[in-house]
Amino acid sequence: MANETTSAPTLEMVAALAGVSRSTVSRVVNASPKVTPEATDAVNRAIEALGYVPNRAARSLASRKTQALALVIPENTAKFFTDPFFASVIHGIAMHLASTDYTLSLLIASEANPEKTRRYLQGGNVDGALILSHHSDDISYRALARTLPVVFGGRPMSDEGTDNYVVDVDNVEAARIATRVLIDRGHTNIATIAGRQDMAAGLDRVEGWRSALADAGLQPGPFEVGEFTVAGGANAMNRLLDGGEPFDALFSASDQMAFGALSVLRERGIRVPDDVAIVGFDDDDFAVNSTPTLTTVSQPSVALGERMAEVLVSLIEGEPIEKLTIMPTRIVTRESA
Amino acid sequence: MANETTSAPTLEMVAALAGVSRSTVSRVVNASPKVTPEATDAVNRAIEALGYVPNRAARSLASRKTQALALVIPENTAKFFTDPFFASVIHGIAMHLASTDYTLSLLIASEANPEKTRRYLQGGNVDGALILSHHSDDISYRALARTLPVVFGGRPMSDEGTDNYVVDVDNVEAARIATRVLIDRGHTNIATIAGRQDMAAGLDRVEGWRSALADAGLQPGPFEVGEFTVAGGANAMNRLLDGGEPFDALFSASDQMAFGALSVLRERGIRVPDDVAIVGFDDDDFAVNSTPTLTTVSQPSVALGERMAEVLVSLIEGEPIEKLTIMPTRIVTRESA
DNA sequence: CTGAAAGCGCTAACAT
DNA sequence: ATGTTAGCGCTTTCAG
Repeated sequence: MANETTSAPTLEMVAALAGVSRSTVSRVVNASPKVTPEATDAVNRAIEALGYVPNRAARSLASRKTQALALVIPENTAKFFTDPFFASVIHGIAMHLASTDYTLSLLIASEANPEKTRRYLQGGNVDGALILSHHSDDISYRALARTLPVVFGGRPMSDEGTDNYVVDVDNVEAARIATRVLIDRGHTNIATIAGRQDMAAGLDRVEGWRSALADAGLQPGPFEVGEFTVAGGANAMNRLLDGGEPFDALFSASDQMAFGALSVLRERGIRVPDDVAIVGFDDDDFAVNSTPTLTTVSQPSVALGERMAEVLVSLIEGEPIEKLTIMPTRIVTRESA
Repeated sequence: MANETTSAPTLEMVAALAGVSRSTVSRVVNASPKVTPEATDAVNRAIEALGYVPNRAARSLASRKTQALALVIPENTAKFFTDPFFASVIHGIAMHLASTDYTLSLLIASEANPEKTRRYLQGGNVDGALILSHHSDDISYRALARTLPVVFGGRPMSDEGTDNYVVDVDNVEAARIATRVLIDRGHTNIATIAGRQDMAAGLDRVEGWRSALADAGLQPGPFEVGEFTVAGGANAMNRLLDGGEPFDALFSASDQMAFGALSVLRERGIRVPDDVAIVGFDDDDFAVNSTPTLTTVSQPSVALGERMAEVLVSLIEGEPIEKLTIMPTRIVTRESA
């Protein structure tokens, strides 16, 4: 009743009100099994009455755990936040974490000062890290993984073997299936707009395209590389068109790039899918609203984020968890192919 | 030379190596003015040699500051992460913070359990909060602002007066200008697709539309409300078309909604801008790639995020800062109007 | 300008 | 099952 809302209530105040020791309060707060129901009750009542909230810093200092995870975002990845795929992954991560006691810190990894990132990560600020959009210029996060629990979204470059925890899709196979759609439609001159070749997704999707073509006894069509953005796709399409090599179909390594390609095609009066059929990758929300709507590879981006978070938490808490999770993809057929 | 990389170096180890007391090390680390250059030097050398990184939890516990900010995201805002506008704002926030010592924590505010959010925010986990996409169903963040430094991105609902720190654009005026573009083109039946009417941006943009019409002596055209999403815009457009009230122009309260409207129009064989001219709002990256390209109100989303972060940091550190920042907007004319 | 001493609020052995 | 005793690593008066 006599509720002194002087300042932040401490564990000690709760102990006093409940008539137990601080240890017991701590045990209740941390859901330790060995506390009598009566004590638990008294403590909970006191916590309620006081509106007690444990102090994170103190807890963290004493327990040497931070209950915080970092989401590392490479600064130089063009328009990271603008890419719907990454946005969805972040969404998934945040959603999963909301059901746990972990907090998510956004960490922009400045290329100019990689030391700052490394220090933050190794300075005991977080219990683990999620790494998205890893490319070969990045500081060696793989080395970091030896010090700190780390999970990668998308396999890191040159991931020989099972060193790391990663959540990914089978990019090679998905690209192969996407390309096969084009082949099955009777196209024989199939070009590709590939993503950055310093990222695994960029590399693997070209490989899938190439391998599907080879399996079908077809020659690879023209090939252009670009940033994983609308502008990158538009530029690549212009180069493809200006290159002179004919093609009647295109596999684009991302929907964003496909949208850019689409707008160039439209400008130049080239019809899709009649003159060139297109298959994209990602199944961005907008794929259903483009002109024409986009046939594409759908990947479960939100679920992928959730899984990343889940794997990292398990890793931190010492629960058994697979090192590699491959999420399923599927082709979504719309108007563009 | 004899570098014992046993474990995380502590301030005490630095002090020992530098031959000073822990207090002095602390002063150097915190850039206190009253330390001799010699001492500062010795300490810095020791820090360098040891690779010392201050422990956040300890620092936070002792100083009662967390150096962390929360970005509060309402869970029920449909597709928050998918909206390019919010993505850009977050980008801006993160960019600005990267140049400071503050960390950004993503906090999903579950509607089911608003207490959890409130406790987190008031439990000393962060030094301040950034609130985006505030709508009237949200728990009262305005009350929270009395306890914790808070800055709003977009004015909160029913923000009577200058209670809060907010960074915003002049939505009413921007919508008025957008509508005037349509009026100047000679359109007389101007419809609008409005955003959720429980958010200030939704409300204010309708008001601007209405007022521009009134100023021109025109009757308001048909009016539909929808979520700030592509699907929301598509649905609203369908209702507009099925409603039977004729219109030859449309002001859409967001580009995402405009894209949805555009795809419905295309499906139904209605030409843009010939049959209906369209002006959107946001200038999403994609506005330059839609069919047709979108005339729209450009708002500086990244800069808005940067400013939010800047205001919050100033507020926390007790530096003088304006309560209200209005960012500039401008019309970008493309093909749709 | 620098050092000594006293915590910040909590957890974690170790007893009991 | 619960209480006691030490700190976790840093900041912060307060002397000197």
